[in-house]
Amino acid sequence: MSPPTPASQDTRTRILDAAARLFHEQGFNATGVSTILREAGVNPGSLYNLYPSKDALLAAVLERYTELLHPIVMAPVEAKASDPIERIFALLQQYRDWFSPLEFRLGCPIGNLALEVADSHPEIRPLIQQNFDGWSGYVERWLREAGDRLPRSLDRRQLASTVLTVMEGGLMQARSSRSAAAYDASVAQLRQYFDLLLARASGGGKHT
Amino acid sequence: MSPPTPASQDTRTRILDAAARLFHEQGFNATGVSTILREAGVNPGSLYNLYPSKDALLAAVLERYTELLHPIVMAPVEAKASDPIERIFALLQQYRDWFSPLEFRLGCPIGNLALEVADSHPEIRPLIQQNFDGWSGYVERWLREAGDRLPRSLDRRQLASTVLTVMEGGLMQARSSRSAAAYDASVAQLRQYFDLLLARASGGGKHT
DNA sequence: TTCATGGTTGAATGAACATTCAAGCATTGA
DNA sequence: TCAATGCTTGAATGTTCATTCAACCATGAA
Repeated sequence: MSPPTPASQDTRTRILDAAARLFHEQGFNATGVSTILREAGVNPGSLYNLYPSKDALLAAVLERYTELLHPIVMAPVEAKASDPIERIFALLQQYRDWFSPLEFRLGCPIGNLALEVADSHPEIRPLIQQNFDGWSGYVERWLREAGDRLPRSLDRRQLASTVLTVMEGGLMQARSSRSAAAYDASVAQLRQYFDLLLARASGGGKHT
Repeated sequence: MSPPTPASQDTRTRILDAAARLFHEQGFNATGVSTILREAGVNPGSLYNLYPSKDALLAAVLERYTELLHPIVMAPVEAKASDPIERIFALLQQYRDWFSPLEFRLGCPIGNLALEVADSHPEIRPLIQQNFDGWSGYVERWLREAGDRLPRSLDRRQLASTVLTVMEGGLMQARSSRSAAAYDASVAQLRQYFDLLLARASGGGKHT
């Protein structure tokens, strides 16, 4: 129970928590360092002792998201559903459950940053990429677990990427309309697609 | 050949052009008014004579996007493909052709703004919504034109919204990876879905 | 000619921005 | 007890931000 560098460790997490929350709520450019300092209860010198710049802090936040991907995002899904294909829809449902109480005011923390800083901050883009790869990597693994319930010719990686597309594209529209409709619509169509794929793999190779 | 308010008209379009381009390239928050002024070759007083604030300028840019939706985006697609379903994929192809030469550095001008300012600027959100509605409205109309080539039970509006989802979600990933792969993947999966829908509508009601 | 109108000029404003740094403090090992 | 180390303090820096405004100018009507 004795952390190696107690004060600094605590400061670090307080800063990371505040920064992550504010970047998510307001975006990167719209969040002032002074706000992060206030919310974290920390002075400028402490922050700049740990992170040389606001950009470096953003990088740290994104590394943290990568670390938290499994414990926060994927583990609950794996616990809720055991069937690999149902896990995919449980994942999509989880995002809905997270964001619909706030009327989709926030959106995906990674997706937001992707569009805001992807091409202005070259050192940040790979970290966003890494988060997306991790996310769709889980989906791709589940699709492989589904084995021959899906057509053999189906490109699992393509479909995994499409699941992420549905998540991000649906959330973007939900955010713009402050309603779940577009998100639900895209998920419903994805479900339809899965049903057709599953039927084709089990039922018949009627078409060619 | 004599415009009603020549100087002001010209100033207005120069400002709108510069603002639209810079918001697209750098984002709204990252674009300084001074940069817009420089690029438009205009002085602060002139801008603030036309638009009371930077936010109002953004609103004007988004209204302009709505006006340009048909002439710039939809008309070329309608010219290139006459089949309603092919128009959908021609539209998706057109975005690819626009953004792949720049290695997907820019992304969708509306989508970017959607995630950056949707919930910080209440007066802006409806204008983003309006653009999305217009876009998916065209797709929905094409889907209806396809008539019974698609299953009767299919929700045309849902699918139209999904096409937009594919476009935005795919572009977001393309932007993060600086590669067309994820965009192409999502479009390919959408095409598969359409093929299955078309087959089911023509071929058989084998499944229930 | 004179006045009114609408657009333009560009220096000035104050607030907010990210960042710095000299000074101080607590904890540790010697 | 001392020195060293690493973290914290918070006022200060210089820059950039969006916005203002008094003065100026071109145009057209009276």
